[in-house]
Amino acid sequence: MDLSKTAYVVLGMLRLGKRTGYEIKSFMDRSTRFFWVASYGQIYPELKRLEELGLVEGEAESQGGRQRRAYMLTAAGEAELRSWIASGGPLHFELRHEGVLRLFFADAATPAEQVGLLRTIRAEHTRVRAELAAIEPAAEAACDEDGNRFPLITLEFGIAYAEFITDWCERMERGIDV
Amino acid sequence: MDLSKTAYVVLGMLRLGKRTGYEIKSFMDRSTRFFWVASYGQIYPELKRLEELGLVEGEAESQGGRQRRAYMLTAAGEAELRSWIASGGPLHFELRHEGVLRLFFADAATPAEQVGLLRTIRAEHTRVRAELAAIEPAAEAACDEDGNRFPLITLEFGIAYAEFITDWCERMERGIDV
DNA sequence: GCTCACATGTAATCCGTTACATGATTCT
DNA sequence: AGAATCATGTAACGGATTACATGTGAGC
Repeated sequence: MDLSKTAYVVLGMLRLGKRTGYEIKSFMDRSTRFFWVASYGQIYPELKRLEELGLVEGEAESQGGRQRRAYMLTAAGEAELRSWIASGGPLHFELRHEGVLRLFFADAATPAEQVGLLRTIRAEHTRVRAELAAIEPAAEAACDEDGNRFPLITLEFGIAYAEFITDWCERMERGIDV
Repeated sequence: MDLSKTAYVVLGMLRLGKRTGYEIKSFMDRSTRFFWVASYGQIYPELKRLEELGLVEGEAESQGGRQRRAYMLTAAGEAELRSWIASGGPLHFELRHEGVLRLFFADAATPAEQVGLLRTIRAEHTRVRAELAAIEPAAEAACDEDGNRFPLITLEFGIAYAEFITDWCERMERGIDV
C-alpha cells in the first residue's frame, strides 16, 4: 500500500492509544514536533481516508453536546505500520536552517554581526533544548507505564542534537575576534 | 522590504560572483544543499522579480546560439542582503527526519528490525558525510582564493552534524541486544 | 461572565517540486 | 554519433499551512 508519511504518523500515534484528531495533533506537538509536524488540515482528512481503507476504526464518543470521535488501529493498520518501520526503503531527510544559511553568507557582515548571528542561533536551540527537557519527565513516566522506550529515546536524541548545535555555536563565537 | 528566503539565497549567491540561474542552482547543490535547497521553478522567477525590484541586474551573455543570462548584485541588493544577515529576526528552522520518526514508533518492531533501522539511518548520514567531504577541497580552494570563510565553515558544520548523527546511531545500535 | 482548553472540519492559499519542452556545446 | 552538461523557462501537480467557521465544557 502506498501511503503518505502523514498517514504513517497517524497510524503510529494511534498505536500508542485510542485518540481523537485533536489529541493526535497536541500529542505530536509534545513529542515528534522536533523532527516531524502535522496540522489539522492534514490529520482530519487523513483519518477519514485511513478509515475507508480499513486501517483505523473511529467511534463516536460524544458525551453530552461536545462531539468527539476517537480512533484506534485495526489489525491491518498495525501490520501496515510495522511494514513501514521495518522496510529498508529510502528515508526522507530534509533540513531547512535559516541561521546556517545566513551564516553561509556571513562574510558580508562585520565580526560583531557574525557573533550576533551565532548567538541568535544558539539562543534558538537553547530554547528548543529547554522545551524538550520540559517534556522529558512526562516521557519517562509514559515509558514506565506502557513500556514504549523509543519515544523517550528520540526525545533524548533531540536534546543531544540541540546541545550539539549550541556547543558548535559557542566554539565558533569564541573563534571570532570582535 | 519583505522578501522570501529564496530571494535572499539568490542575492547571497550573486554576492559570491556573477552567475546564471543554472549556475546558482548547481552551486547550491554543491554548497547549501545540506541546509537549504531550491529548484529552477523558484530560482528563475525569483531572478526576474529581483531584477524588477532593482536588487539584481541581468545581462545577456549569449555567445553563439546558446542563450545565457548572468546576473549580478546591485548596491541596493547588497544592502538588502546585509540587512537580512544582521537582522536579529526569528530564524526559520525545520527538520523532517523520517528515520527518527520511524524510530519513534520502533517499539512496534523486533530488536533486529530496530537495529536494521538504526543502520539504515546511519548509512544515510555516512553517505551525506562522504558527499560533503568530497566538496571540501573545492571549498578550501575557494576560501583561499576569494577570502570568504563562511562557506567552508558551514560545510564543516555539515560534516560535524553528520558525524554527530552517525555516532549517536552507533551508540544506540550497541545498546540493543538482538 | 470570560477565557482557555477541547473538538471538528473545510476552503483558500502558498510554497515548492517534478515533469515537460527546447536547444546548444563539449567530451568521449 | 551519442551522451553529458550547459541553459532557460513554464505548467501541472502535490503537500501543507492558515484562516475561518462553529460550538461545548471547565475553571476562575
